[in-house]
Amino acid sequence: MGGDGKARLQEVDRVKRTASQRPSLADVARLAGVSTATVSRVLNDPALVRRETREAVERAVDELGYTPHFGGRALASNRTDTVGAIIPTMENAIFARGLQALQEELTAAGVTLLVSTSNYNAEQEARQINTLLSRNVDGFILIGEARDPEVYARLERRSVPFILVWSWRADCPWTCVGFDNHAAARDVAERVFEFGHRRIGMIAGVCEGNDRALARLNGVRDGLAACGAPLDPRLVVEAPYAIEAGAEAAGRLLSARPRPTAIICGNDVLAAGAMLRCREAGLRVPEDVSITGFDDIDVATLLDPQLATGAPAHPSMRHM
Amino acid sequence: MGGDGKARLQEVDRVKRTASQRPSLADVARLAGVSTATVSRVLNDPALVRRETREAVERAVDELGYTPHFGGRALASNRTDTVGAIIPTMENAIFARGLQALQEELTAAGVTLLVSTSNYNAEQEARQINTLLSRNVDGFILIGEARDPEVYARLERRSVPFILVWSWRADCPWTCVGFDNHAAARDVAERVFEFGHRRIGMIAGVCEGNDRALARLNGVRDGLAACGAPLDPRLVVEAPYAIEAGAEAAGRLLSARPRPTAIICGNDVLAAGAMLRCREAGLRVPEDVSITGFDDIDVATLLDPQLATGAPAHPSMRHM
DNA sequence: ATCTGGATTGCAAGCGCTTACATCGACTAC
DNA sequence: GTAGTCGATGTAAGCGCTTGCAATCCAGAT
Repeated sequence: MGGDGKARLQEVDRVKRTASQRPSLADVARLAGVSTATVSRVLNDPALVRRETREAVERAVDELGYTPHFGGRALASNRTDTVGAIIPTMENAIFARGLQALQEELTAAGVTLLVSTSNYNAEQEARQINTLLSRNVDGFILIGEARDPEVYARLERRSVPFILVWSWRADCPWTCVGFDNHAAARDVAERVFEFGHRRIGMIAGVCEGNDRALARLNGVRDGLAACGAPLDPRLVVEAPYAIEAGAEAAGRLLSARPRPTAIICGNDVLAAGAMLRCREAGLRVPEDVSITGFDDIDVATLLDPQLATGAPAHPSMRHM
Repeated sequence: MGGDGKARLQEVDRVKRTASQRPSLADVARLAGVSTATVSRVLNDPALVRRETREAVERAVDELGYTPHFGGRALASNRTDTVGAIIPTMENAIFARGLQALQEELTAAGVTLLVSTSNYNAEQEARQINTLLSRNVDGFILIGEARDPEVYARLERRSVPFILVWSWRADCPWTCVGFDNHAAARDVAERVFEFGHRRIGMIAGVCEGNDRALARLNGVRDGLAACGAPLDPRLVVEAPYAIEAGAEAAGRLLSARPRPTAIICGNDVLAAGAMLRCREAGLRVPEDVSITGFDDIDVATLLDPQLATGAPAHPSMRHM
């Protein structure tokens, strides 16, 4: 197994290969003096191989700087050790943060994370799912629950497992992890009411294709209705996820007469924008207007005064 | 090409397959009544195929919901239409933003972006590069220039193209895109000096393995030295990328006597933290202390007063 | 001495796709 | 009419790896 004379010859072979091409399983096998099957076993299930043999193979692997060819492996084994995640956007720190954590975890487990973004657009998400499917991902992480049944059907047909993140309902038919946005929003609304506010505005995220935004809006609506102070439709504004949009929405709410005394925002970024605009308008927060956010992202700590935020139901969610 | 009786039989075949497995090129070929080669050509270079044939194939593809098998394609063609990007962290909005843009561009071109993070850790980056190499990415996007020569050697040996982003030097031996951090920082320093500041502190990013942070620190150092007011080493603090760390660093600088009248920060996040701490310490910005940032990220707009920031040399960089 | 069974390894058949090369008509040019 | 072209398609040889199965060897049981 790699005697000296033989080793020389193989050295030559090795040099020849590494010069231009990448080494293959067969090269490793030749160098180690075993069959490709054995090398493969060392790589995938070392326990199947006698220790000496294994060590010889490992040595050869090192020496050649061998790394398995992904395509070959995927073709033969029909798995990719890859999971795909599709998030709305990386610019939302809350998703970026979650991805980061997920990725670290997966990497440690030898799985690669393939990330795509959908820009909060269902059609784009469907396309991304297709792309990832054609890349044979072994599973999916998707945000929220709202999507075309056809998409779910396709996933099931291919029997690719998936889990939904960020939304949660007791009777969700899929595997999902998250908190109950509706309940949390309702909670916020009730608390704002208890604080004495009676004229309350809301800046919601764009609800189309975004069940979280919708759940939060409805939660607030239901909460206030339950308190006997139903949300005035004229005091509801939808705004895309961006500081500037939040500011603009706040501007519209502030021009309502009588002015709302509290503004509930669908997330922290909108809240930040709203706060900015209030400040610009010369209003004091919270003396003149109260503002609440949602998500508790880092950015929020920049604000002065700090945001009151709708806390997720479970502490771990703070890291998602 | 798909007469009626034949179509029936094939329907059966089709159902059988789609029930459990995914359709293959061969299935499409059979349904369309052509060889697999032709189907492949339709998929990869439609111009090679007569229009009628092409349409028949396309119909079959739709009907079966066929998507090519990634592994098979990668194996046969030895490319993956994938580029890998390794960034320090997604939590830095500036990278997240850049990725987002890059990804949109690549997706439009039919290329998939595979993202990994290194946590500003060279060794981790090297590992990630290996992982991506073994996944046969067709190219790399890497941040900055500082890394083990061995890594560059490996990339060249494999002849995988790569480009470096975010750093730029006239005599950088690799392909790089970015702005000259050193020059920009120098510029900031000189401007701060011209503003009349003589006692100037700096909160730099962690320089180890981060050439941008180092270039900025050295730029400031050189700039001030050129003005005849060399940076006092006691007024230099390194801090990791985080608001809290910036605040803490500012705290240390503020306790120096005499207190610096200006603090130059290695990036906007550190600046945000510094500003926060100043405010907490009851100092007015910029009356009592001036603070400058770097990068011009969105977060900065939240601050009151707004940050003076070291603007990148080229407008396009604002999107990186 | 023979048999049984477990441990170790090799053999070889694919996995689904691309692509060089061969084939085949239908034209064009002489 | 014959040869040369060209466009459209098929044939089949892999790409690098995994894995079911068979072969071998050895220890212990009979």
